[in-house]
Amino acid sequence: MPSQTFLNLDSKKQQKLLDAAMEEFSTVRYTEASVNHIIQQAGIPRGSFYMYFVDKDDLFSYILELNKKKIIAFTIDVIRSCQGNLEQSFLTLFDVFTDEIITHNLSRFLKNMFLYFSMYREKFERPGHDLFLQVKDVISTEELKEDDLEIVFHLFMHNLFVGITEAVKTNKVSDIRKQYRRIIHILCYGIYKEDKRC
Amino acid sequence: MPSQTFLNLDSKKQQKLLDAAMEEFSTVRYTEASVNHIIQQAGIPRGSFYMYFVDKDDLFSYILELNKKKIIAFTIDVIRSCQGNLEQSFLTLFDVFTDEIITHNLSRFLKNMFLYFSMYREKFERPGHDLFLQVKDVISTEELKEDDLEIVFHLFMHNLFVGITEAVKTNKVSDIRKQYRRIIHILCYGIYKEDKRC
DNA sequence: CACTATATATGACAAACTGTCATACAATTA
DNA sequence: TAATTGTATGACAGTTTGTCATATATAGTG
Repeated sequence: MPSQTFLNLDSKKQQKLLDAAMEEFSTVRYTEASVNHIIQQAGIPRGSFYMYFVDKDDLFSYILELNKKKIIAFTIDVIRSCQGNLEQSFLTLFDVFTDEIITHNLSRFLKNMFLYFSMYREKFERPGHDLFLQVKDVISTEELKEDDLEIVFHLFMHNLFVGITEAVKTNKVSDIRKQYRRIIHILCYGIYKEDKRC
Repeated sequence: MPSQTFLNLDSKKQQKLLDAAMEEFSTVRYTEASVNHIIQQAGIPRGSFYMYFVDKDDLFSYILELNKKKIIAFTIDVIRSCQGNLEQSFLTLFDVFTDEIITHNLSRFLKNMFLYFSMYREKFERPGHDLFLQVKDVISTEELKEDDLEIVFHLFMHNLFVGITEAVKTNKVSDIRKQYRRIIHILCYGIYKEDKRC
């Protein structure tokens, strides 16, 4: 998290740094991203940067936090539009996300995140994350077993992210889509033949 | 992959470098691992290293490849001992792996891999990987739907790895174990109540 | 106002790391 | 023996990172 000093900065200066950081994190993979580039781009002296953030990771986490909000809002919208049905929501989420990222080629940051930042993807998926807290009320639980919804949700979320990553990476969207839909089916109905299930 | 030059080296010299690398990758996280340390430890000149490997990632991939074999053998053993039953196998795999890593504190490399190398964990989990090819014949498919076994297997594998990582990270093995077992149950029987399933 | 204390800004710097390359050496072949 | 090819080596240039002494601004106080 940024220091109070950073938050005290007038928002234009803040934004300049954040913009430079977004650009860097949207262009190269995490390992290659350098504080040097960012401060040069933003025109901020070295010492100042370390006054604001502990290090590259600290800055990245903050950037991620800011972007998370958009993703959460997006997700909630989709779930609502599917009347809270998990199965339908996650089928839709894949299409909506990949469309956003691949077809429209919007959000370079998001694309780069899925491509290279798998270790950070976890920050979204981990249980205890606020994503679930904000989403749980929108999910319809009537038809579900009384199992812990949080675990189920993360299972879906995780596989959604894996699917999107794979789609972005390989660019074979329709193949991966097929796979993904099968996975959702398994998550919903299990792996066993009918006779074993009942 | 290492250059032919490296493979031509007498095995003692090879091992010296690999040992140093294993030590490094077992101690610090990937980002912090440095070629410098490794060559110093191994007593190998800088230039020589770059004669053998392209860079740190190249070396790490090779190390991973070598270790993968052990893990695959391990996995096959467990599946065999469970008569090829997926559900039972993966329940057991979690216990066996966490026991190996946490309780016995064996394999520091494995532990470190689960802790810090999530981006590399993928190399195991990805479809198309030889792990599945070597394992598929051992799995009993009688009770399973005719769905693509590979997808199912990777779903299980993935969640196994996520579970182990979480267990190693938090050290709350029994909590994570409970969660994991619930996930396996969902994977096997789905998320819906009985009446919806049939 | 003058003075003090506290917060912020800055860039030079040491330490570390990476990948390359000219040079030296060894082995093999003609 | 000479030439060709493969291997070894460490000095070097180019980066990067995080720190710190110093400078400057801001706020508080009597």
